[in-house]
Order: sequence, then structure tokens, then C-alpha cells
Amino acid sequence: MPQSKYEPIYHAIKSDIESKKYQSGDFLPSENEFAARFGCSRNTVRRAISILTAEGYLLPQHGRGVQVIFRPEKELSLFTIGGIESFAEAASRSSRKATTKIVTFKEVKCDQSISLMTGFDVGEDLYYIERVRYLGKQAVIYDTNIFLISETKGLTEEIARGSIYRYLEDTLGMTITTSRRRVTAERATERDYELLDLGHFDFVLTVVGQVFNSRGVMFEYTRSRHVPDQVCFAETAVRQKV
Amino acid sequence: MPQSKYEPIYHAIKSDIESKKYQSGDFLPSENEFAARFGCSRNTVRRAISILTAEGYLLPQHGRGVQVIFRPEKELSLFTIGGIESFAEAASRSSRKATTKIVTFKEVKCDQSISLMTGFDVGEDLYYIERVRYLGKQAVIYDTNIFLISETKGLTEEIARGSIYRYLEDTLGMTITTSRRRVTAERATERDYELLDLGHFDFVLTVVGQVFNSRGVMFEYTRSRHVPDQVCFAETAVRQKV
DNA sequence: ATACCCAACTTGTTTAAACATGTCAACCAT
DNA sequence: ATGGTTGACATGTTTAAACAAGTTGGGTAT
Repeated sequence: MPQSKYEPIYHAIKSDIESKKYQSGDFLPSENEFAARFGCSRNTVRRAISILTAEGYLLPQHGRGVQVIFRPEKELSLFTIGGIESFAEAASRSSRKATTKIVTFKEVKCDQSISLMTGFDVGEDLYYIERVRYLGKQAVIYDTNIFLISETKGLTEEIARGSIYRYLEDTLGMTITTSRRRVTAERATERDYELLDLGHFDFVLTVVGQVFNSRGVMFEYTRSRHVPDQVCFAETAVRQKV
Repeated sequence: MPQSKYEPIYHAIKSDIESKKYQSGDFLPSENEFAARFGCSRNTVRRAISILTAEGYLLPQHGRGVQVIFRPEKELSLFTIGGIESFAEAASRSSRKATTKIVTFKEVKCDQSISLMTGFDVGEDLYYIERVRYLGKQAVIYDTNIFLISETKGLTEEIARGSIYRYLEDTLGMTITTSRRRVTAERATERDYELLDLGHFDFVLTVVGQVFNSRGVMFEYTRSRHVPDQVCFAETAVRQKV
């Protein structure tokens, strides 16, 4: 349901790149030509281009034109850093079936130690959820999600088995906007060995994150522990001019 | 040397956030008020705000205002995913002294296997550089950099001991614009044990990346292997509307 | 041939205006 | 008290225009 004008333009250019109509190394038609072709102003074209630039598809060059630098990934990486997507969304790009098992689902009150780790205030009511994610038969992710109950009322074990984000967005009408994450590697714990199919690995790739909704409330703290060879994070960085 | 008008506005707002003049949770003055205050148009203010939004400092809320959501990091993370910065730049945020040791510096011709790994064309002339990075006395990063000689002429071992990027940018006048990276964890190899101070770790956090210059040429392939507890990647993601 | 200049492109920055749309508090009628 | 309306104000989108500045190729004068 695009109500904006730049959005279909963004998708049109993006799909022309992905379908190799515009190949890596090529220069796009000029902004003015796009504007005439799409029946919009140059600014609207520039907006679409700027998103694709931030995503690593395009490289505008002052005075020369806008070059395509997108190359399809050879290996599939399950997750993309720089995007916010759920396990189900990410897994849908893989061929294996994604399932989720609930390990823990309880309500807790935020104490000193939880507060220090998560950033929630002491005394807040929280959902504490542990889940294991499977790709096919292999347990690949051990997730701990802590939600602010006041912002996520009505969350149940049943919902957590599917997509919590779909519930928050579709049923509660919440909008997820910003997420802050930290990635590092850690030695596997007893709990990791118990829950994950680590194979010969004795370490995990961990991601901790805080998620904000559109009202600026930090409503979720997440910790994910990943089997290393099944997961990889990809991202595109654009060097700041400022 | 700011020739743009939005750039000092961006810095002004950013420093007011970092100095806690505007605290997390606060709403900024409205865009119109900023425009009057800075003597610019609303669009120029919006541009500064949009950069700070992408960096995770701000959360604009339709109809309400622009909220500050920046919180200073408790722990220092050496690197920021989503930015492009050199080891020296990143290390300057730490208190320990950063040094670099050259392990290998040679010229090679790109063969089939290098091409497959890096994306360079077979037959290209390349610099092949291995370096170990120290924080204080500890070897924390084992870097392999492969550069396209045609784009980075005159690179020497001496330069590699310092900052290669400073040479490329200041001396060759190259502009680094886009970088694509993949992060994962891997078992430590013999080479890792030999070069890094891994302590009790038997795994490393690896980052491979391709770097593009302002002419759209992929001129560098990088592989970094990090001691896990010394490095962490932080990033802020903003959920796409499209 | 070579060096230079210039005209015709390109993208980058900024302004001004108009309108759409979301939020919120004050006010009013019940 | 309560509920709904409304108006002031916030951000979001789009256009048009003007100018700045980088790139390129062709023409000209040497």
C-alpha cells in the first residue's frame, strides 16, 4: 500500500538492478531522465536513489552519474545487519523450514541485576521468554527475549511460538522503529550445549540488542546465541561525509 | 572545512545530545524553531535530523516531535558496524596505545583461488599484506589486506605500518565510500595462535569486507580476525518503511 | 600532435511553498 | 463527569527553482 511516490520508484530501480537490467559497473540513467520517465520531480528520484545508496546498491559520483555496485551474494547469509527482521522473515530466504520451541515463558519483576543488563527500570513488570530456533532439524539459535509488559500486553506462549513481532505490529498496532545491537563471540555455556546443536563448536556468536517502538519506548531486550557456521551477519557501510 | 550548511547543524545537535543538554527521552525543539535559530530552511534542519536518526540518536514521531533516544554505551566497543573507520581511528577512542606490526608485504598476481575469494579479476596485480594490531602489549587483530595495485600505486611497507587509509585519502586523493562486510565466528587456526594473544580462547571473530572507492572500483579486500573479548561490533538499525 | 578552454552534461545543496497527515489539549455540548 | 469536535502545531511528502561544483569530450589555437 504505497502512499508515497518515492517508494515504487525505489522498488522499480531495485528490481531492475536485481534482475540485472542494470548491471554492476553500469551507470544509471540521469536523475533528470528518471524524473521525466517516472513523472515526478528530480528530488523524488533522488530520495529513492539515496535509500539504495545506503543499502549498498548504488554509488552516486559527483559530475559523472550514479553507478550500480550491487553484486549478488554468493553465500547466503541468514541475517542482515542494518535491517530489522524476524527469524521467520530471515528464514524465508533459506530453503530449510523454520520452527520455534518455547523453553521458558514467565513473568518477572525487574530487579537490580536485570536492570543493569537490560536497561529496564527496577520494578517494571516483564515477560521473560527463552526460545530455541530450528532450521530443519538443527537448533541454530537460542534466544532470550525480555519484554516490557506495559507495552506488550497479552503476549502468550502460543504467540511466542509463532511471530511475536507480527502480534505486536498487527494486533497491538505497535510500530518497531529502531534497534541497537552488539555482536561478539563467546565461549559456549552448559546451557548452550544443552539447547543448541553446536556440533564440534565450543563457542557461539552472540547478539544483544535493545528495540524501540515508535513512541520512543525501549520495550524489548534481546540476547541471541547463534551456532557459528549457520549464521553470518552482512552489512553495508557508507563513509560519512561529515 | 564545512562547505555545507547542514553539517554544522548536525554537529551542533549531536554535541548537545552527547553533552546531555538534550537527554534521552526529551523532545527536541521543533524543526521550525531550529530553522529560525540556525537561520536556515526547514529542509536543511530535516537533513541534519535524518542523519542523526540513521545513527540512532533521534526518533522523529509524526505529529509529536523529535525524541532523543541516544544513550551512552556503558562498555566501550572498539568498532562500530555501520561506519568505516581505520584501526587508528577506532583505537583513539580507547585508552590503550595502538601499534601495528607487518607480517607480510608482497606483490602477487590474482589467480583463480584468490579471485574466487576476493572478487578481483584473474591476472590483476595485487598487494598482499598481513598485519597484526596491538592494543598496548596484546595482539588483538590479525588483518589480511589485499589491494588492487592499479588503484593504490606506491603503497609501501612503511606506509602499511601506519595508516594505509590516510595514505590513500591524503596522498593519492582517493575517497573511500562504501564497504560491504560479513561478520562471523570461526575456530582459531594455527596461524591465529601464532600471531594473536588469544589467551584461553580457541576461536576468533572474523570480518571479511570489500571496499569501494568513489569511482566505483572495488580496490580492497579485507579479512580481519579478532580476539573475541577485545572486540565487539555495535550498530543501530532503523526499520525500513518501504 | 598537444595543450587548453569551454559548453554541456552530471550530481550536490539550499530555499520556499503547499499540502497531507498524525497528535494533543482546550473547549463545548451533552 | 464525559465524549466529541476543533484548531494549533508537529512531522512527512512533493514540487520547482536556482545555483554550486565535478566530469567529459570536442573544438580551437598553438
